[in-house]
Amino acid sequence: MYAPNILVCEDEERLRKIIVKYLINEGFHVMEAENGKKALDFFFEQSIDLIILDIMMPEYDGWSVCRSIRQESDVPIIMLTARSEESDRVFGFELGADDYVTKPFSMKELLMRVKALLKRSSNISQDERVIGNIKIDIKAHKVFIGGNEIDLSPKEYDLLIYLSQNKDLALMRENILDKVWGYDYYGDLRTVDTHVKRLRRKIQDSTAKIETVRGVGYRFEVKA
Amino acid sequence: MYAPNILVCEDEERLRKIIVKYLINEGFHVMEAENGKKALDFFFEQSIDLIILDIMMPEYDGWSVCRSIRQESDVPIIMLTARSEESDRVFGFELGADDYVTKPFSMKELLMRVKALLKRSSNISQDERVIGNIKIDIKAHKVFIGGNEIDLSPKEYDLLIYLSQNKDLALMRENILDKVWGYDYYGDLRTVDTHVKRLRRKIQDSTAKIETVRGVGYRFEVKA
DNA sequence: ATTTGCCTGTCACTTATTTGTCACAATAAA
DNA sequence: TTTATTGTGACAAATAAGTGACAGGCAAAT
Repeated sequence: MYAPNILVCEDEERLRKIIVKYLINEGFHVMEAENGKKALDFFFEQSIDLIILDIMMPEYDGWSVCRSIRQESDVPIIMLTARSEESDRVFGFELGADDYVTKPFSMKELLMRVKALLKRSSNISQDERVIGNIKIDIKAHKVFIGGNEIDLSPKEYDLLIYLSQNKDLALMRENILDKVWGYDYYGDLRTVDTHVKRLRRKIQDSTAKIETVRGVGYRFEVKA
Repeated sequence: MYAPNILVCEDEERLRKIIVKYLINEGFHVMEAENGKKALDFFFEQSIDLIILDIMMPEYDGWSVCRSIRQESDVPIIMLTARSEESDRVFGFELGADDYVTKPFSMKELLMRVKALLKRSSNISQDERVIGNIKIDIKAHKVFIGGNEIDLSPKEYDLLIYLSQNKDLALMRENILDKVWGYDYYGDLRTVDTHVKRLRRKIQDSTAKIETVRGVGYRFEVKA
């Protein structure tokens, strides 16, 4: 089994050591950086699978580091913050952070999130994605249900990709529109509904489904 | 301030009484079990915030109890053991214990660990919330009672979220209306009653309840 | 240039669910 | 008992989601 490389970027030494200890204990390879500059150096030299990133730091704060990395890579990023401000949270997600943990937190919680993100990204980065009996061959741009190829329009394909990246999460129409159509798309929210309808029809014989979450949007999941 | 419920499971009566005495002295609610079976009974009937669990016991040892509980819950567990074997320690953590205390230990040390664990678990994650045997998965927008998903309307869900954020507090209808319906909502106060009625019906099989506070409003709490 | 054949986004209409209010019953306090 | 407060069933209005239809867009083929 391949041990993922995790980069811990946190200026406060005591906390950093604790995090590192726990991660090593879980069998991860861990690299430490005590400021944003070193984190960036590390990141661009090494192959990193996940980054734990404090926001408040000397020499490039977490926001800057996050932004720089996001220009190059989709590596999962977990932000650590002292404040629990919702606005920070939102800002973090806009910059492309994948998750957000507020201090103080338990190691158990952090480990849970690390594992969850690694699991997801291991599903994503591969060029084959499996959801129930749906198989997506990213490189070939083909989709199969139980071995039989199905035919999707471009938008349907994009939508499916996005849904599969966010399996089991309730997704708002706004989000879907943002991510699939582009943040600058201005159009009817209900357009999403129509595309969901079309996609549903095409995957109806699969073991996956697009569940509607009333008042919110949709959730992609494997049938119970 | 809410007094956490602590379950002490230890067969040796003298030690158990001492632990209980100290915990009560610190203001905790304490329940006692002299063997693993009773501990499990307690746990699945009551709302327990933390468990102190001896390993060597008649009728289900600590390992078994820990395993059973972990299938249902993330409640903090502190294991007590006579041996200081590293292997036991590791085994304990693998089974999901949160902390580990070797006999003989000082009460001061045990209390410290209890408090540390409670502090952590009280601010665990924004995306999973546990109240008795109700589990709310915020990200997935799903609610479970003892592992079974239940179906809530949007308002019911919002109301439950708000109640769970303010567990054990008496909430006035005005407040609930403000926070759940929005400060600009003008409507009948008694609308809250109707929604409470509906939510009560859907969570009636859980270990949580919405208590009526006559003349004031409602209070969400775990059943005694 | 024109035709053909999808793809797409929007709209209108239908269907299903949710919601707020009311009237009356039940319950607790005085 | 009286009174105030809360519980509850019923129902109509409001909201949300599913869906078919359609017209414009776009690209490949003619």
